[in-house]
Amino acid sequence: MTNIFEIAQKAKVSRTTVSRVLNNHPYVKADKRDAVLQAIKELHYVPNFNAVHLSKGKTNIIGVMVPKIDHPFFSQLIAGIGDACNRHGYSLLLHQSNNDSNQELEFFNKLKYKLVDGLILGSTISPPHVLDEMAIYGKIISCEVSESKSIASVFIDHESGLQLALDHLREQGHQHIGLCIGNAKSGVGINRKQSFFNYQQKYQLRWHADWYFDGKYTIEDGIQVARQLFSLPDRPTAMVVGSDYVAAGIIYEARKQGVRVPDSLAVTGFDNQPISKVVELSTIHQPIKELGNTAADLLYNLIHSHDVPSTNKLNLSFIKRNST
Amino acid sequence: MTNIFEIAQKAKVSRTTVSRVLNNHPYVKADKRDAVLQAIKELHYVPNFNAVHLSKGKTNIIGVMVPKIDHPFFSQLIAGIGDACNRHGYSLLLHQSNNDSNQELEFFNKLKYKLVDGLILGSTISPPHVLDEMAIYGKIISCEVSESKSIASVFIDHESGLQLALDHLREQGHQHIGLCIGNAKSGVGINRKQSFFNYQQKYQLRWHADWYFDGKYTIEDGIQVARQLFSLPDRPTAMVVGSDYVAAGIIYEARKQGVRVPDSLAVTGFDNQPISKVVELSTIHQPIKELGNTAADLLYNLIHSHDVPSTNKLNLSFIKRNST
DNA sequence: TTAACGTATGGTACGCGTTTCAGAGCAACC
DNA sequence: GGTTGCTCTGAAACGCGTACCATACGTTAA
Repeated sequence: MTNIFEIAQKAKVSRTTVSRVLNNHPYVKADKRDAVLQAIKELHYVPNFNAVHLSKGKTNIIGVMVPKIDHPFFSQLIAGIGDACNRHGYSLLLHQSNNDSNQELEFFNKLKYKLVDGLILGSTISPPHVLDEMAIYGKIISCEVSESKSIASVFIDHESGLQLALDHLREQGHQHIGLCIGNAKSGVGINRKQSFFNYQQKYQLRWHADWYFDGKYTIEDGIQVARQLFSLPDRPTAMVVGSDYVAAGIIYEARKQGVRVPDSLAVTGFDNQPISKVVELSTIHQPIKELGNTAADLLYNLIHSHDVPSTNKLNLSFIKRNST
Repeated sequence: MTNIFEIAQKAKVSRTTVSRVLNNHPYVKADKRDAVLQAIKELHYVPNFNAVHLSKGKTNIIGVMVPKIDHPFFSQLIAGIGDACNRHGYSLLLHQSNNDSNQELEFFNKLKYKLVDGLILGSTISPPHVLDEMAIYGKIISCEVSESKSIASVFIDHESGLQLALDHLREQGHQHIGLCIGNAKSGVGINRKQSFFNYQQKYQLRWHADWYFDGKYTIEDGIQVARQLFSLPDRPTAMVVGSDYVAAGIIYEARKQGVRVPDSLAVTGFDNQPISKVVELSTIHQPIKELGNTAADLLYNLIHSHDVPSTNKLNLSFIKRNST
């Protein structure tokens, strides 16, 4: 393989000058520049980025970790980050952790070992002290609320999102509202549950333990939830659901059983996935791509030693369709 | 930053021995090994992977390119590749091309510049000669049919998949069948189009140029397609659609306009995405994660100089629901 | 006229770990 | 006793590009 030394010889200049040409340094006279470019062409020179990275001490790569790549939330998040990377000329190293702490450590090592200039955490199960330890090796951005003081975060304000849905349902006259969420133990889950019950107390809505479901993620789950709901003697007039897919399952089953939506049961979803349009589901739009974009921009600024706010909230919006 | 030289000094051995310890080389006596490990611990030594990569001439990173990360097909593909990477101890560098040829070249350079050991192309618009040029710099696997002789491919057998759908429609008595696909210039697009028209000729199905659509990807696109279809004086009795989302859009609009599915228009989708269940769409199930897995395994074998078959087909299955 | 500054170029150290080669020590085998 | 072969260790070269410092020349300002 040819390297800059051979180019330098052929063009009768020093390696330094070759490097200057490659990096568009202004202090190179036109004739030398041309000679170098000519030599590069004739010898089919290809630079070796590993040498560049070693020498410069940075790679222009950022690491992104998510539990599951093919979850719609995370794939949109990654897409947003990917756009920002293309904009900034960064590459994206992606790691699927499956919520496994060993996999997470594996990923953190990429920063430690200087493979990446910074990290974006889509979601993590590692405790704050692990993150604090890693923050000494480079910049880290979390895309969820984080207890660690040493890393900045950007996240979607789920509490206000839930309020949007509940306000809307109350305006429509609903007083009996059920809740259906995904993982009750995740940060998002705890947050949503808490916000829901706070709201309920504040407005003294009626409540029944049968109106609560968790661990629901899929359309199938939604169908199950609907079956349970429809067998209740005393059922809610509206359901707030933490996932468009689950909500779609509920609507699907309602239609099948002849339960009219929204007259007999109003349903709201979460995420504004494409599916929500098809089943005419009122839902809460999360700016997920924007979340990814913002995370990448923040990281970019941090890497270039600009200050950024340590917590950044993004707002949601309620999208009214025919399910409420 | 401490490096192996300092470790060597502290442990009173040579850099070579330190390197041997780090790489678990067997020919190191226990006492020296312990001394090195002790020094590493005391000095908080962290290896620099950029130096390792430069020295070894490889990075254990593979590059993955897709047009759009948050398209369900590609996010599942990436997830499959990600699983395989975790299995093999490889990292994954992800690039979103947006079907832009400059972005594709940008990505190919990662291989040229030795940033990655090999490439997986989710889908590409680059002509075969570009791929051939790149293949001299490293191993490349395509996840769609490729005209390039120099790269191996693994793909889902769209021809037989399309046949499944068409056979089914013919059995139902359909003779007027339209086609709607995504990118007509991608390998998949060319393949599907070709297969469709071959089939059509073979069974002498009627045909009209208005029954063909391409560049359709989203639910919105499907709605547009439906509107155009329904305004035709002479329209097909069935549509074969290359995406569940587009198909869902068609069904959505049909329902809205009171066109009965499948009586007035039968529709088949592609992918068996969750949405197809909700709209009761007959569709073709693709083993997408397996595709990603296989692609990564093939690349792994190629990188380790094992031979692999140059073309690998995966089979599909037809899922009958109520849209046909 | 001289100091000061901008332009242009090269020498060399630096970033850091791996690998090849040479050699020493020691055991086993003929 | 001599040869063969394995275990263990280190010196030095190698992979490759960047950045700092020194230097030389031309120009402008004082």
